[in-house]
Amino acid sequence: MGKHDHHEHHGESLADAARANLEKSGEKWTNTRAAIFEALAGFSRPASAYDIAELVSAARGKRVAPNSVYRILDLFVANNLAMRIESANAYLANSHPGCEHDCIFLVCDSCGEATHIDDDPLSQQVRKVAKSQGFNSIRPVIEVRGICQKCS
Amino acid sequence: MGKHDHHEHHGESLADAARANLEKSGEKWTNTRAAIFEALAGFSRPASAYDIAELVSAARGKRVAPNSVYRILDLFVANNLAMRIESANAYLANSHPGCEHDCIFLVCDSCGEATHIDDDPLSQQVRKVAKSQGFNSIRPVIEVRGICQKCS
DNA sequence: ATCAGAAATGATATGTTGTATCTTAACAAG
DNA sequence: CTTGTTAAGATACAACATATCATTTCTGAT
Repeated sequence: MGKHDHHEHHGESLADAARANLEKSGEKWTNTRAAIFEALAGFSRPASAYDIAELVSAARGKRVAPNSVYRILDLFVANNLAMRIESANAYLANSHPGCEHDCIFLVCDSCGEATHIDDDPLSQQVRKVAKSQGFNSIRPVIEVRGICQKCS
Repeated sequence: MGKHDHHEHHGESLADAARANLEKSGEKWTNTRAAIFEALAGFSRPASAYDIAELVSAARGKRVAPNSVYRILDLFVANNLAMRIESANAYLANSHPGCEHDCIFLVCDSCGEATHIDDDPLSQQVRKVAKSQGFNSIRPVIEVRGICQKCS
């Protein structure tokens, strides 16, 4: 476990929490957004926008265009319902929306699973280094590529 | 400055150092590789493979295909002559090849400049977190997106 | 020098990821 | 109900990356 506990959400309850968070920001929880969130949360691995477009299109019997998926994923990331993993060009649902952290992702190069860690002291150090160089509006990207325990 | 000093190379001397390093690994310093290294080192910002292909093609009056550029960049990265910045899909020449570090990049979202920092204690901490989760063959990706001092 | 094998590069095609632009649909306020 | 706003769709294309096979270049043995 990490440095502190979260209420981890699953299934329905996760979608509800996500919805609450999004609406708190004055955004709407539309059918398309709900479908995309559900698809995203259903993946056990980081999913690309195209993965999601395909799944949602199939599930609804109606095509969702990739650009719509990108728009909605951007909205989710901006509102902390999802995170983008830069080194994988893919997205993960946030299993405890409402709790703000700089995330650290451990991404397995073998099975593709991504583990999400919070370590605020560590991410604060990264922020501090950037700040010491005069950086502002800092957004740390801390990811680790490697082979997970199961795959070793 | 970082936590310790390096001999920073520039221009000719950098290419020479890169060449020496590559040849030490039993790889050849071919004309194409030299041209691509020169192009890469000439950019003040992280350059994409396509940027480099375009520049080298123009400079030599002979097309270099992107896939060749990717091959050679991969070779450079594997031999520490260059680094890939994951969050920018772009590459930077290593100004002190031969010195192995986990790199930290500060990337300005305004001007695109990237600053390369070494902070071994910090990157070791990141490795330690991953190791504590059972990860092996660890490759940390530590990048910070933000606005640099000049652009603030 | 010449030939055979290996390594490097080229040509080409295609797959994947991401954006731009414009149109249509949904919806809430007056 | 119509008007203005936000969401989503259609379409096209740009940017990034890889796969496959052909050609060239280099090297080492004869």
